[in-house]
Amino acid sequence: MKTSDVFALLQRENRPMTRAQLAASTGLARSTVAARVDVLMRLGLVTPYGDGHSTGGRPPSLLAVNPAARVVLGVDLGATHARAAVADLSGQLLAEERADLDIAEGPDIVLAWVEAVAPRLLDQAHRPVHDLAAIGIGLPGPVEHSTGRAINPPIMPGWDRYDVPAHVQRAFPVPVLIDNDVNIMALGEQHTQFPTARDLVFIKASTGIGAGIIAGGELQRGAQGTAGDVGHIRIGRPSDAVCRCGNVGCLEAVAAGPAIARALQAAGSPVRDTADLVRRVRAGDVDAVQAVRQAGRDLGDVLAMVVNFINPSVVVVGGALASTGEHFVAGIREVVYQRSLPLATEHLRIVTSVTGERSGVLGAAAMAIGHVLSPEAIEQASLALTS
Amino acid sequence: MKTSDVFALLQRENRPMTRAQLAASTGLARSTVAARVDVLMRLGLVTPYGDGHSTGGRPPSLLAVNPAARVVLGVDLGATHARAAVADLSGQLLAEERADLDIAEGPDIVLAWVEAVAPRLLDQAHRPVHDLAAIGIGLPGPVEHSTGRAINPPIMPGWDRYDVPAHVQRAFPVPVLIDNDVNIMALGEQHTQFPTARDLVFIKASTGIGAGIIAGGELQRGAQGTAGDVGHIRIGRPSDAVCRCGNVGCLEAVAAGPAIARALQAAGSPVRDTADLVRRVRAGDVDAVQAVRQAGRDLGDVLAMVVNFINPSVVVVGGALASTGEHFVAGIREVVYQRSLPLATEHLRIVTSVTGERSGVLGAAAMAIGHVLSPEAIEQASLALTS
DNA sequence: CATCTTTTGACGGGTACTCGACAAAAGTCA
DNA sequence: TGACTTTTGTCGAGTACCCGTCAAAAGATG
Repeated sequence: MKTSDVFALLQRENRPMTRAQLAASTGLARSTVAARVDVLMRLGLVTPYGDGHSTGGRPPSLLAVNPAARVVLGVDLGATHARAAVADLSGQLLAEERADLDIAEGPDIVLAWVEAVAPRLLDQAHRPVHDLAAIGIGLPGPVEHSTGRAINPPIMPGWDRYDVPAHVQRAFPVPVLIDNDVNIMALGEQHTQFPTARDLVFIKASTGIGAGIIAGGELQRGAQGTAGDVGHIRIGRPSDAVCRCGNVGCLEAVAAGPAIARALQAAGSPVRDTADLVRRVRAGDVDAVQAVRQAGRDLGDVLAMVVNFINPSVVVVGGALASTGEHFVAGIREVVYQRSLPLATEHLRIVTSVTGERSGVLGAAAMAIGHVLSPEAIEQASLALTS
Repeated sequence: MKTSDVFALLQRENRPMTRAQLAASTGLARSTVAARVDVLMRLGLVTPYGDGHSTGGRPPSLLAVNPAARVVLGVDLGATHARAAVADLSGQLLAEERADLDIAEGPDIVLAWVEAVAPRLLDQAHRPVHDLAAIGIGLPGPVEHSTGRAINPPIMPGWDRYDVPAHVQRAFPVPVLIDNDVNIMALGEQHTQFPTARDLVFIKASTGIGAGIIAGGELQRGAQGTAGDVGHIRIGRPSDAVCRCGNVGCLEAVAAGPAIARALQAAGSPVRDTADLVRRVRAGDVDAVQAVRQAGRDLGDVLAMVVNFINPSVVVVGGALASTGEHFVAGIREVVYQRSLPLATEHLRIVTSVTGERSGVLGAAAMAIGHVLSPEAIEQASLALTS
């Protein structure tokens, strides 16, 4: 039983507890727990949370996790935008900034932006630089999470195998964690909406279509780090739409933003791009609504397979197409509940993202928080305190 | 650093090591390692493995994991057959028995068979009963692994929520682990063919079609324990074959044994059942070969999606249809390598099961071994030794 | 306001663990 | 054969950890 166990218990229970309760739950003596709590309080990770109600004698002091102990930086880098935020250890955003920034500018320019915003955001959050405990970054392409490098990214010239953590750590000497943007969005949705879900699939549908998979409580990246690549699965209904991957009938060639826009253009609607499509659907354009609903059905066709295969408890739909209201997810539900097995859909929830465009930074922050509050990190910190 | 860590190191390295090497790898003092090794040797889990070559002084004694320390019982219960085997801790089968036994007879009769074979197999392996360390059992239906109960199994009347471990433990007071038969087959293939693979998908194709998923090194059971249910995914090519699940165009309604047999019957070939189909393919019946190859393509259609989604390093194909030689898996490869993304198939291996009908018992044994050699179990055993 | 109850932090003792030293054992090399 | 080298098991010492005790603190109760 170590210091991190006491912290983990307090975090799991997610409610203020007395030292006596902690002792009872861990099986340790009261005095031992008191020592552990003392360390955690000196680290700032735990704070008194007022007094509990007395049962006749001195009232016990309640202890709770202190989200304000440190902060993390979450960065979401998209193809043509960048977003960064400072969050406390509960994942609450304290300051946020976004910019139009082309990832193709290369690591030097893009990471320079990151290094420039970070101090501004910390300042807005009224936090000194040394309160920053870790940085999480999402990149729009395949990433080798263990090394923090992008591997053969199709839309990120100059980033191939570039050592992102080393670059960022020159400016901020803290742990830097990198992952795929869809993976961090999955983490973000899990952290904010379904913190107890151990099997969750996140779908991002906008210019492309990708999935982030959390199975058995762990983010699944696959053998080559390309897990979740659902965009190039062939849909059920016959289609001869040619995909940029070279195959025909891919989901992305039918149900992604550009594909829908093209189809509407061919039918006479002057839809320019994905953003325009979203606007029209929100405005109630019947053709656009129907097209998005059909795209939802096509995605639902693939999701039905995914649900049968991995049997998640939650599917979260995000990306630009999910922000068109309920039309898109309605199309998805329609097909999934028809095609998937009853046993798999019985307790399945299919919901839209509530975090919208913030899911990326929230997930990047969640990844960083997960690192900072990991048992290993807490053990190390408590050791450093005593020596 | 605990006793289990020393054992885990010796097991990971998978080669005889000296105490000095163990000390260097763990960072502990030689004397501490010696004490740990002593405990492990008294438990029988580690044995001397001859002498290493001297470098001028006394030659060091090599230490290796001792697979003969204990034995486990692996049981594979199918719809109409049962198979049990005693294996050592390396997974090597020491004695084996099979029987024609209908799972629908109910738990009392089926488990009575298990309790009757176990002593016979132990006797054949020249092992006393108290050498038995754990029992693993695979059941042909959805199983709640944590409790060891079958949940709403379609083909197992009388088994619903029956407490299998409790029943078996009345006869053998050892840990009893239960899982779905396809899941244990996946474990078996991983253990025997690809012990280092962390992302492996096993496909069982015979009367039904199911998948066992190992992702991130862990068996994935999904939220309701129905993960891997690929039999009722709709295949790409149009089909109006009605499935027993009520939908049309399911993989199982097209590519499973009974479906192929029916199709061949309709075309004039008097194929009775799956076993007969397998015989004919092996004999070189052209119609049967073509039908199996087409079934492979249909399964490949679904597998292409699975490969894109979970990005495994290995796909192992087992079940009766995989025992027809290379025809079936050739059909699978044909489609997967065409439809899946190059990045996902670059290092992908698609192989047939080498264990054949034994994959079930091997996997059940592997599951039991995993429990016996788990860090927790070793810690507990070493504690019991000192007290 | 005095007494009682309960929590809290500090203190001392006991246990278990880990380390380094040392002598015996087992080969090598001249 | 004798000196040298390296491993092995034992032993004592130091240390870290964990527990129960106790007085002081803080509020409840009459």
